[in-house]
Parts: sequence; C-alpha cells; structure tokens
Amino acid sequence: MTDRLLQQLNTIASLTETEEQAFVAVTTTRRLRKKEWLMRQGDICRMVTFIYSGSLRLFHTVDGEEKTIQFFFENALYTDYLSFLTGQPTLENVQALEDCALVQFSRADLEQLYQQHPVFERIGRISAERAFLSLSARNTLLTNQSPEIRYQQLIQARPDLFQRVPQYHIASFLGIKPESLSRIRKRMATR
Amino acid sequence: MTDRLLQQLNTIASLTETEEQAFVAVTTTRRLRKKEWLMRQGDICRMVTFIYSGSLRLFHTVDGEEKTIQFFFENALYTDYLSFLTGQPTLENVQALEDCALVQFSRADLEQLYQQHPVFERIGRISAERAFLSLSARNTLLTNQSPEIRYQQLIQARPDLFQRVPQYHIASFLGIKPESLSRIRKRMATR
DNA sequence: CCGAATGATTGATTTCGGTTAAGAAATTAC
DNA sequence: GTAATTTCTTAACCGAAATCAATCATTCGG
Repeated sequence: MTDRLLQQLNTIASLTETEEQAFVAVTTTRRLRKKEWLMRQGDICRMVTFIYSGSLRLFHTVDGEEKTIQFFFENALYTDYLSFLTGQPTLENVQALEDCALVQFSRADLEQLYQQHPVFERIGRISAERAFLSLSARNTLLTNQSPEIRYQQLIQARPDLFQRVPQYHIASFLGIKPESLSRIRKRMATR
Repeated sequence: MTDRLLQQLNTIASLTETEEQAFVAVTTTRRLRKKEWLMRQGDICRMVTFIYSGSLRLFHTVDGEEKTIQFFFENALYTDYLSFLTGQPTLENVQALEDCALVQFSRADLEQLYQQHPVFERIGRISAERAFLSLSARNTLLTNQSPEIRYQQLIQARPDLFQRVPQYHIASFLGIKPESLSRIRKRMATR
C-alpha cells in the first residue's frame, strides 16, 4: 500500500533509496469501515492520511447542521492543517463513506524527516501550495457562481461523484439544500 | 525597506548572515501610486511582492463585475500562486488603494534560493501553509455565516479597514452589494 | 469656492434559495 | 421478500439579498 504513496511523492520530487526507506519506516497502515470516523471535532490531528482505497467525507458542523467541505478518494492525502500545525483541537469531522484502506504518518515523524532530508521540506512546500490552489479554486467557484453553475461544473469535473456519494451530501458540498439541488436537476432536465 | 521583510522571514525560520545576503541580493524595490496596477488579468505573475507601506486590493472580474478577494496592508506578502507556480496568465487584478512602497523578488531567483539554501524551502512551505490557513478561515466565514455575521466579524477583526477602504469594496469583499451592506449597518444601528 | 464626480443611503420590486410538509422511490435489514 | 428506514422529489410559502432607480452626502479638481 505504501508503494502507491511513495509513487505519488516521487511525482512531486524524486526520492533516493535512502529517503524512501526513511519514509517507509514511519508509515503505518489502517482500515476503516463505512461510517467509522477518522477524525471528530475536538480531536487533535497528529497524522497525515493517504487514502489507498475507499472514500471519506470531511464536514463541519454549523448550528447543528453538517456542511460538507470535501470528499477524498483513492490516492488523496488528508490532514487538518490547522490542528496538525498548531496542535489545536480540530473543527473537522471526517467519516468513511465506504470501507477504506489508509496509510498514515505522524507530524512528529514528518518533522524529523524535514530535518534529516530537505527533499521532504520541498514536498511539503509543494503539497501546501497545491492544497492552496485547490482550495482557492473551490473558493472562487463557491463565491462567484450560482448554485446551478456550481452543479454543472461539478458533474463536468467529477461525474463519478454521483455514483459514490448520496445527493444530499453533494448538495451540502455545493452550499445548498437537497431540495434546491433537486429543483436544479429538474430545471436542467426539462430544458 | 528590505530590512523589514528580512525581519518577517526571520520570524518564520532564522537566517544566517550568508542566507540574508543571498536574499537581499535578489530583491528590488518599487513604488506604486494610488490607482496604479501591480497586476492585471492576463499578466503572468513572476514576482513575490512585500508591501512595505500603503495598501492594495485584489479582485477578480466576473461577468463585468469586480469581486474583491483580499486587501493587503503593510508587511503583507502577495503573489498569485497559480500564475507564479504554473506560468499561466493570471485572473487577478491588483490595484493600489493608497500610494505603496514595495519590495519584490522573482520566481526564478526564489528557485535559485531553494536550491542553494534549504531554509528558504522551509520558509516557502510555512508561508504556503499559512496562506492555506487564512484562505480556509475566509472560506468558512463566507460559506457558513450570513452577511450580517460576516460584517460583524470583520469590524471586530479589522476595524481599521473601514478607515482606509471605501465601503463598496468592503461590501464586495463580504460577498454582497453596497446597498445590502448599507442596510445591514442601518439595521444594526437601530438595534 | 463651486461644480462634477464619487460614494452612501433609501425605497419599491423581483428573484432565488430556504423552510415546511408531504409523499414517492430506493436501499437496507430482518 | 417485505417492512422499515433512508434518500429524493414536489409544492406552497417565506424572507433576505439583488435589482432598479432616485436622492443625498462627500470629496476632489480647477
């Protein structure tokens, strides 16, 4: 399982044999059943998680209501930067949508790697930059476009999502209520 | 001017004399008059800009309408990650709200620094992480809270903003129309 | 100091997504 | 395979912000 994570890292910056070994030494694997939790609001996030298979949903709870922020599928990486970096309790909830196989490593070990092999610092930088870009894109979509456009872009970009995720989670991800998504779909069908 | 930028960098990771000199060698300074442009949609962003004094406004143009994304004041850093990292033309417009004194360095030089002194890689990583966190906070506010709450949080967090920035830019930053902001203010005053 | 331009407020109306409530369809569990 | 639960759709109504339009206030240039 760790192989595929290493592969991903190598696409960011290539690792020597030694660096790969140092990295593998700090990873652990883990399984999660559907509906089990990777993270609950109030936990402290000390791990980076690589999704080898399965899927996760990240959401915040606002006024008792779940606001879906992101979905994670195979080959994605997840960590709560805020909690991971500051040691603060997280505001995030992450739950398995499907059974998952995961690879993890801890913040403490990552700091060690940063010290010992600057290439990981580079990987960390590029990863953070990418996370920023993808958040930025989501931000732009969410604030500049109408729900209908957001929905259209999403089916364009991720048609698979609708096969694997219930519609009311997708509605939440789009920043609207399930009833509204239903209306949008109807509107678009009859046009 | 570059001193204050160095100071900021040193709070992220401390630089040796040599590293400081290498950095200073690649910086240039620049002035901008009110209403002049640092960046226009379609440009390619090759620079990181440190605001020594003055202020800037970053906005996107969507359907002929300006959407203010962010304000920059003294000691802030600006770059368009997307354009800076990929070399793509930017979608961002950045205009001086007040006369500005700026310190800049180029992507090419930064890459050199990354190669020669890993500490800059570290600074780059931490900066990207911070940018992510701050965008994430804005995101949460913008998507989870009503315009009224967003306005309240903003005067709490940045009362100075209202002294330095016209209200219609602030409205745009809050994701609403000037008329609506005016009404929110009236509503709050009479309560 | 005055007129023009810019920025803020106010009012009338419209629009769109939220809310509430019900029922239909699909999935899950026994 | 059927009942129970979950998910999705539909409809009527509501409310907050957008839109449209006018007016007021302030700033700026000459």
